[in-house]
Amino acid sequence: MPELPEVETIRRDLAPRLQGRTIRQSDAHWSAKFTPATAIDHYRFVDLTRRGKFLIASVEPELARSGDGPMELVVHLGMTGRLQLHSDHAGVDLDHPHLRAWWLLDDGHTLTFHDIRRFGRIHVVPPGQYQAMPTLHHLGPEPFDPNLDSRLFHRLLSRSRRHLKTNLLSQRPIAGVGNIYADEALWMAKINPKIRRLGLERSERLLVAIQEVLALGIDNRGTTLRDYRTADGGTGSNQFTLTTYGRGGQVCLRCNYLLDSVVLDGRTTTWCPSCQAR
DNA sequence: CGGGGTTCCTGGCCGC
DNA sequence: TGCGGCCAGGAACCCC
Repeated sequence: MPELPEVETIRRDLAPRLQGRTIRQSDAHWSAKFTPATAIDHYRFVDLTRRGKFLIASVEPELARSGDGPMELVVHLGMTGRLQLHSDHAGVDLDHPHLRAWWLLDDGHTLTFHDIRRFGRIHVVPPGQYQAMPTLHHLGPEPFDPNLDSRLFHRLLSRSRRHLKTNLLSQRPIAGVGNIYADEALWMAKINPKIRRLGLERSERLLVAIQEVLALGIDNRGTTLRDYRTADGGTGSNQFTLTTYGRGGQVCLRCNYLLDSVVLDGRTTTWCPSCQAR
């Protein structure tokens, strides 16, 4: 599943290659989740940023006409979404069953969005107008925001009494943490995923752990377990560093106790009952 | 407004 | 071998 490190890897690869390019032509799958992709023909890519797991491309009209202003193309990859840039439009299979949208650029390259399970989404909105995307609208701070310290993180976590891991996955206390990196960070911080409140000290440990596992994930160009690919079709290598996610029933790498795995609030959750005891 | 439950999807896997 | 059934999983959506 693409989480912050996967989306950031794609962003870094695509940003310099999209900047300044104008969309000549586009098409999208019939679903309303993807049709907005075709709303920005003849717009130029100005910038490519990221908030949490959302990729945000700033675009402006190629020819400024009255009533046209800058827009944002917002892409969420869902579970199985892939964004790839192809140098040869003729080589792109426009009838591929998983192709959900494509954009032909003025340099002949084609940006494609494939998504097997159709959990991804594409929006085109005026800059900052995120009401149609509640999670983005209420998104917590970026994990590497210099204004985010343990006191602020503690305050944001304290707004909900749901299980700590469920709280993290809501994207409200902090942006970009999904199931994989949540399990990894909680293990690193030695915190039980089922607790409902935590003090300043554990908030600090958790924040540092989240920053560490995300930074490692970015360094490794993401975690490729099945579907995730980089913008050039390559795989990440962070799957080889995972300590917790997907390791239920195997030994804890810290204490040799057997990792337990349960479904917590609908999400598979793996943790060490010994060193992440309540 | 927070929280709980449901839905969207389809490939992969399990069991008979 | 073939096939029905089941499941993962982020976020929107609905309702209380």
